[in-house]
Amino acid sequence: MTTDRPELIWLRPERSARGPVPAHSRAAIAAAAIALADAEGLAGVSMRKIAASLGAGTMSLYNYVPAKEQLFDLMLDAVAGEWKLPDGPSGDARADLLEFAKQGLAAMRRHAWVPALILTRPTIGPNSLRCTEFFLAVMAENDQPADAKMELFAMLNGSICMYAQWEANQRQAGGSEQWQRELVTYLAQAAATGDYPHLAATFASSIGQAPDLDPDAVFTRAIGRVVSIILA
Amino acid sequence: MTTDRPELIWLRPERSARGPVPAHSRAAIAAAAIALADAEGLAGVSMRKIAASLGAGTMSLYNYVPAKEQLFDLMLDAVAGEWKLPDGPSGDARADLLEFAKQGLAAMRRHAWVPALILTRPTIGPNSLRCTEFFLAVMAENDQPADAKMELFAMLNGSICMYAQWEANQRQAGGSEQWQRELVTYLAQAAATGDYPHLAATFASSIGQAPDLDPDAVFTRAIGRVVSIILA
DNA sequence: AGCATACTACGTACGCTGTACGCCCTGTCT
DNA sequence: AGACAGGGCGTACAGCGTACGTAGTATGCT
Repeated sequence: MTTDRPELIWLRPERSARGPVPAHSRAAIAAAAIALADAEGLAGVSMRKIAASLGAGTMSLYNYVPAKEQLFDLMLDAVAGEWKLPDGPSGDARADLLEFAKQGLAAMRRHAWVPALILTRPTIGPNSLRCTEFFLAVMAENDQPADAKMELFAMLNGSICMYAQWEANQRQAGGSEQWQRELVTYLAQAAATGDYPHLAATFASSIGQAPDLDPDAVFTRAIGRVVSIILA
Repeated sequence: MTTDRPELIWLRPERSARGPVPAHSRAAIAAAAIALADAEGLAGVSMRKIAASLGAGTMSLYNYVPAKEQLFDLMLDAVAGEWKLPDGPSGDARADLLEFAKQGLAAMRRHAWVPALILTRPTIGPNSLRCTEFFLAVMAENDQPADAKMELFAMLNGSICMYAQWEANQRQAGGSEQWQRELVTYLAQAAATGDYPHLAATFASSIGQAPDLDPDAVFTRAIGRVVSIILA
């Protein structure tokens, strides 16, 4: 009978009783991977590069992580550890949730690859659980069934991710001059066909109109609405 | 001086004036790629497999698409073409937006890879624009600045994606028995540490409690709230 | 009519990826 | 002291995206 080591990385002890002490740690590996992802994007993260940046052999990483996917779990949980949360609810649930959202946005601004990745994986590492715990603590007074609260938590997190991703897309689009030019050309051309009258009107009216100056204000407004729903 | 063919695929004509008529079409290529993604997931989509399923040489695809990324644009827009939208607003904005959301959810249930992908790419193909047009038509009476409407559109779309992705994750988690067992083991263990009292309580209270029976009801409730915000 | 041009089709090849396997070494338990 | 579980990692393989070059073909101009 094989031991069948669990796929879920959080179920594996970081260090086993036997054998030599590992030369690296999960935290160090996650940090190296995060640095790579920040610099080159998710696609730039490869086992070889991580190992090289740690001064390790490529295959050594597989002693720590059963496959690359699990590495993503480590990365996401390390980022979840960056949330700076108070020890407990302040009493003002609305303010607590808004602060929670701001912490999330800040973390995702530092790590633009997070929103797309987080949606595809269940985030249940220790740091992620700490975030969930904080949310549930804030919602303790709120009289709702357990699964409804979890749903609302997913909604809040999702909204934060969406906004962060949207912001990242804007930033990227603004970055490439060629892309921006092509986009305008294309939209103008689409508007000219007459197939999209409302779109054309919207497009025309937005030209020459300064975009919202303060992204934080946009975020606070949008997330404020979500928080209102959650606390309703 | 080089012609500098545009990166944006929608700016390239599907067929050029000169040369032999192409043996394939964008639609056929997108369909093949979508079938692959549906069957094997996004990671299973490769240029070689698409070409093989079309009976074409691998490199022939590059006559239609400048790079794999653009292929994703084709795929997403083809899916956007599956939305069944009425020609115009019915007069009941709330009902129209709910119907729009339901169409989106239906499409994403058929194509589970869409939500994760759509967040990372600007969706501006002809079919996507048709969706935007419909939204703006519904919102025509609503007295808001143009960019605010676009923000709300992003919010609605994002919410649909989030829900679809959440559902897909649930489905996947329910699928693997081993994974489910590992998850319960881990959560029980985490709860036992005492570090997450609220989480433990929530976890305990949700055991033995039947999950919401009708996913559509959950969706309608959640998206209904979002629509309320949009029309507020 | 005939040639230049611009395009399609695609075989080959390169550099990169994740990771299975096997070897040797190290620390702990019996 | 010996067995053994695990860490470290070099090699190797299948598969990836795609650059490049060659051959064939439909169009536009002269």
